[in-house]
Amino acid sequence: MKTTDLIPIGQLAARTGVAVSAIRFYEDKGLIRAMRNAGGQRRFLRSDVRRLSFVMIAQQLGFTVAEIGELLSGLPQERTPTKADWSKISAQFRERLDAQIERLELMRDRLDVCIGCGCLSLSNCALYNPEDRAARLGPGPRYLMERNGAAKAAEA
Amino acid sequence: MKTTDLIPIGQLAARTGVAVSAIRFYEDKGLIRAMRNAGGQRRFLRSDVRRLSFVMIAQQLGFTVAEIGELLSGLPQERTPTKADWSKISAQFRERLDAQIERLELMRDRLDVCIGCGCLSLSNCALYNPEDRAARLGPGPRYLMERNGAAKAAEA
DNA sequence: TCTTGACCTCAAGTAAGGTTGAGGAATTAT
DNA sequence: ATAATTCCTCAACCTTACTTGAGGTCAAGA
Repeated sequence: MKTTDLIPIGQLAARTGVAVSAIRFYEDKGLIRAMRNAGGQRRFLRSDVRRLSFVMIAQQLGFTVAEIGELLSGLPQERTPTKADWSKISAQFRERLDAQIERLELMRDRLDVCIGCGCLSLSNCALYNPEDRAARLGPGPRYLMERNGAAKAAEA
Repeated sequence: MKTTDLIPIGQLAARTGVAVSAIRFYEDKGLIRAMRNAGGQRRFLRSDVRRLSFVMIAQQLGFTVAEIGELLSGLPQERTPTKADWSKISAQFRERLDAQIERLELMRDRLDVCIGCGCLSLSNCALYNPEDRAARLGPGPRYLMERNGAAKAAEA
């Protein structure tokens, strides 16, 4: 292996555990950029390993691909990011994490109140709060829930 | 409004804030069952309001529709569930919640170690742990990540 | 009775996040 | 030099969780 600073996509995939198809997908979405060699093949910087790692970590924290793109836009475009640069934008991980933990703890408190009685009533049980619906944890079309302002909840 | 025990789908939708189309979808997935009247229209039990509420709460906690189906199978099929029945199966909410909080707190600890140095290296940073990849918070094809045993991570 | 409005089925569309495959070109190893 | 990899593009497909629309029926009020 030469000490060229440019690595092909397969190398990047091997070094990050991210599938080649996923890397191309991320490139398409603007999360990562590639040079091309004479033959038209992608060549990445070694520092893109860190960049991709950032993407994977951010995903685990629940950021969408679009959001990750915004996070990454906080990096300097010209020079290769330093550790300090990464440290800086990673701080937003901490915020997301804290917010999520807070939300879950709130739900836990509500659960403790509601679960004992088995009510699960929309009016009695604060768990089913329409305002929380946009903040769902699982997969699914959350964007739709934000738009349709349904939830004219009555009593059970 | 009569005190008939059977309500049409629109009523159920109004009482839960769940869209009519979603209720039909849930029926198709086996989360809820409906009788039919002479004209072939769905008629639900009043207790299905609670059932649907359960579904919505479970979704907020990150359960998938399939998982919710399993949770609901813990209810008695014959008689209408009592509050005690609901209380019982809702206990699994608490477990999910505790597990999620624990996972996030673990990540927070790791972040505190890793973020300061800006390393974000796959080998150095415990944040990017392949074993955690199945437990992602955001949307996306998690099922695929469980199957492909990639992640032969090297160093940055 | 007649006219809304609510309901029915079934097929197709939508969003996110990728994967898979076809058909072909570029690299690398022997 | 040739075979085996790797890489390329582009289109189509997949899952979850629903929504939307077409074309038609049912029910309830005036």
